[in-house]
Amino acid sequence: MSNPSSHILIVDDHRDIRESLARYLTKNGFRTSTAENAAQARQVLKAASIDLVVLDVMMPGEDGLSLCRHLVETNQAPVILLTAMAEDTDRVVGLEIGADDYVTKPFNPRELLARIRAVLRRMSNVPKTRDPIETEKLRFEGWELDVNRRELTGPDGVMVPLSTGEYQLLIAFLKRPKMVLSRDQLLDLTSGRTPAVFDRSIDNQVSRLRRKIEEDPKNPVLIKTVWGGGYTFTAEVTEPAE
Amino acid sequence: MSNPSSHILIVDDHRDIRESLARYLTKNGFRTSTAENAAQARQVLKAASIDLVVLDVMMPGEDGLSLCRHLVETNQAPVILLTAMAEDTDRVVGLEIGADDYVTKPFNPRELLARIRAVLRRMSNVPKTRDPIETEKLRFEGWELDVNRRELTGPDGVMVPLSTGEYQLLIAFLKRPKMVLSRDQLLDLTSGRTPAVFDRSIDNQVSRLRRKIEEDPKNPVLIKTVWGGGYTFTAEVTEPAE
DNA sequence: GGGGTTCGATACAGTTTGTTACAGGTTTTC
DNA sequence: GAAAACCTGTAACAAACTGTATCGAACCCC
Repeated sequence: MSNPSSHILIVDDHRDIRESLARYLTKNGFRTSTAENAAQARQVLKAASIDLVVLDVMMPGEDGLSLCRHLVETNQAPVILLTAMAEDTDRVVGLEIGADDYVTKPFNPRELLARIRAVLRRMSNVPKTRDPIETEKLRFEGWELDVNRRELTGPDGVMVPLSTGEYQLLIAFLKRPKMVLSRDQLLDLTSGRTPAVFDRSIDNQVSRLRRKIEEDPKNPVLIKTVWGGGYTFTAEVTEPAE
Repeated sequence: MSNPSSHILIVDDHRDIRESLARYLTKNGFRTSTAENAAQARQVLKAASIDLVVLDVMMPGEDGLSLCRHLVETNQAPVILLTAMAEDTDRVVGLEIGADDYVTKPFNPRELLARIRAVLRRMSNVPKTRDPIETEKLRFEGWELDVNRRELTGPDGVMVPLSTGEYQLLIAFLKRPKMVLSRDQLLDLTSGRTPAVFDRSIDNQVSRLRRKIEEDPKNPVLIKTVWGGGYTFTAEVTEPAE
């Protein structure tokens, strides 16, 4: 990322919201500051250069509301409000409108992130940071797996339907080719389940998957058994979009 | 934005709403005027060229509805009514009189903005000013969902009617594409209902939605089932204004 | 080769899901 | 207002999926 990251101020009286939101935004390339109340927020605003404020209106005291109005009228920083769903809407709505945007609680962090970027882009033409592109297809030995559609196509062009378990197992293999994966690892990778004693569900899934992708399931080529160790996917895997 | 902005007249007896709404619309590229009552509104309408009127029906003095009727009959300007909650008599009367749209109080400012743009676009082919925040249409796999009108148009251009439940379910999916959503999550996102034991209403809604948007409902592509997990919307969702 | 362990395939049962039918409620229409 | 149409949750059954059990075969080490 070449452009300098923007500085977001988070004002909320709930400690966990402050912290998790700050962590999330930091992870997405922003610098963050937090404030517990309007007074703290004013101090931060004086001390640092804040590009955008995420503000919870429903804080003890009227200060949150007046802070919002102050920021908007002095044009100090754009404001995104966090509002509760069913509150004294008549009064809140009037004040909400002064903000640049608002998000109702409980909110989706990704949505908030998108709105922050939208406001920043609108305010000062900050270049948008692109989300990483997910690879869409994985190829191996003439097979092609469309990751998004969860569709597997064979060398002959015939589509092979996969169940959720088979799909997850195949993905686990394709992402770690030529690696010996124990049953416990595979169990964790596919279902996240805690390995029970004498759990042979993976054996079954492997067997079912072999029946679908191996030319001769009796003599498997793609998925080899490692005696006492687990299974290995032997073929080369290519990601076209990589 | 190159096109000249439209001029909106806001008629409301609440000072807070007038001012904040005017600020909000100005920030989004409109010129605004305000009036405290119907008499003032008539004066403004004589003096300036007004493209659209946002009118509160509940005002002391001359009834807002008679002003609305007058505006429509003389074809002076399209009208969007602000109506109080829970009174569908207002709504019915307002639409009979010829208001172009209505918004119930307490209203969502973004929704009002979207409706203003929709009415203007519909009335006089005013070039649409892009809303950087609220997307009006969502596209996926050749489909197009008009969020404001709740209209879904297929790849063949045929409009598919959606019930409220189907619409909310689709919105929930479109806002979180490629994310596995459990039945409880979907239930909360669509109806806010508390999940009951053995609640299979989501299954039904999914089935009904599939029947409308999937080419082959037996082999769904857009809405995939995640066994033991819920459902996932697999397609890319694009927001034209983005 | 023998004994113990591990693996593959089948069968089966429990769970989850798709679909249809239907009743209660709501909205629309006349 | 009454009737029709529509919407939505519940019930019920068939189909799909997955874990466990089982048995015979393969494997390792001695």
